Amino acid sequence: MRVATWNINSVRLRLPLVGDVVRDLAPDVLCLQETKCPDDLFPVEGLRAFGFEHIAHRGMKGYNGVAILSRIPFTVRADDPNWCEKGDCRHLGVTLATPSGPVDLHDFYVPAGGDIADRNVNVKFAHKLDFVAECTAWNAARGPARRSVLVGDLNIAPLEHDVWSHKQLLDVVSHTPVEVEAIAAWQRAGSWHDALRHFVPADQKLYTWWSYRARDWEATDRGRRLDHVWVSPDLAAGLHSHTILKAARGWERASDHVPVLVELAV
DNA sequence: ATGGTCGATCTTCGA
Repeated sequence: MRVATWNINSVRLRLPLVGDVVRDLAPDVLCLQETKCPDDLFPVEGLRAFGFEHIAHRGMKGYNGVAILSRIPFTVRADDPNWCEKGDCRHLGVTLATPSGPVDLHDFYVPAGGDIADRNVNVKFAHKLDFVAECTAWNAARGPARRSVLVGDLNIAPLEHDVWSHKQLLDVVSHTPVEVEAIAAWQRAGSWHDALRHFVPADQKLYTWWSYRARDWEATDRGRRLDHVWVSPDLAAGLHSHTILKAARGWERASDHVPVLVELAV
């Protein structure tokens, strides 16, 4: 099964680019974040034309929004939490009906957290930490994940080489010690395996996002790994390959995040 | 230390 995740930063603006992702990655399932599209305006037919017969979306006006596009039939998980009681369209869970049995798939868009890494003066940072803490408690209550995949823009780069400069980003939201510990606790709570670091050793740089604000994103290469693929322990042995579609950052009208794909046996 | 660029929506907010 080929599972991809991409923060598309407006699904309507970048609808044609989904075709390029399909051409380059051939995903069976594509999870999107930051669709920025209310449900009644979601371009279902345009996406179905790329071969995704099964589509679920959870969106709102202007901000956030997640969607799952799939060639594999699925049912939407109905009883997952309304994180932080905000109804802000940051998670969508489905159960995929694979030939070998059901696989749960979770698509997350964790709050970015604003600019100041202090929960007492920045409510966005407090929301980010609360959101991750709720996810951690949710996984802890359910025990180790089984036949499950969790993907998305988690907006945290946990490892030293998930950022271009560990030292210079220690105080920058996305790489602060409190965030790194929070995401590590979440990962432990579900016994999740970091699929990208399964393929790329921890001492090698690994990025999935490059800021729009850089003068020359490719030359300066000041990236961060904000997008993740986690798998449950029982699926870890079946991890087969990964692709970071870095070329997508150079496309016309690119998202600041690039698509990430993992192929695994289920 | 600062400011840099996007997208949605509506002049500013969130990233």
